[in-house]
Amino acid sequence: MKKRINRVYNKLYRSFGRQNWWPAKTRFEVIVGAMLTQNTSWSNVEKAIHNLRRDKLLTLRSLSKAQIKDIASAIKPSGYFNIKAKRLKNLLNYIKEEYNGSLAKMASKDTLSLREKLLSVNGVGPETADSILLYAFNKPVFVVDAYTKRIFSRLNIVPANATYEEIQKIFLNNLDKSAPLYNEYHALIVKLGKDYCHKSKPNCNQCPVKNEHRS
DNA sequence: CACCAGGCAAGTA
DNA sequence: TACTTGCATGGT
Repeated sequence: MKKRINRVYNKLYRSFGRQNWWPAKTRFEVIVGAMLTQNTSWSNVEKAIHNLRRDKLLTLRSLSKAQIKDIASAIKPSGYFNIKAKRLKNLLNYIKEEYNGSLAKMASKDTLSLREKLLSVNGVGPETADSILLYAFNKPVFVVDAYTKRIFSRLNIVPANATYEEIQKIFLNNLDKSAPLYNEYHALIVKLGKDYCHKSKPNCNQCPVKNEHRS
């Protein structure tokens, strides 16, 4: 198991190279992007981020002061704009209440308690919380997404019915505890998923890890 | 035209 | 506990 998980990583890295995630300039932009990319293509998130920057809303202070309707209007291209505007507000309110609006203060807290509190915010689920922890705060947590589940269950490395936490544990237990490694691995999985492991291509015949398939 | 995208919460049985 | 549904735009 440990060998296979590391072998898949090496194959992906050799095929695709460094992905240089997260594609954002500041810690705050990572957090906003993590919320906006929920069930949404990154190209649409980029349009929304562009609008936020245009409207001078791409800072913690300005977005905290903004009205929901103005946020919703700016992030329209990312889809689900009404609910995402509320979710962003929920998270910003939480950061204000809990850390006095300081991301530096937030970054100094320990990973587990941060994760637990992020999950208590309405609109922040496990993948969004872990993406924020890993890509905004450089904490060593492994991010699991739909591609991870699809690809690694096809490889018979995780059970098809495994929960988020179960899948995450498999990666944490079989890789060195390293934020840069988790950063790169998740990014490579998304690259593989986008290019080859679409829902309608269940066999993934051209993909760089096809010879890892069992059965 | 159909299907999908770096989810999550709320509702139902 | 285990499904199902709403949320919504833009690319292929």
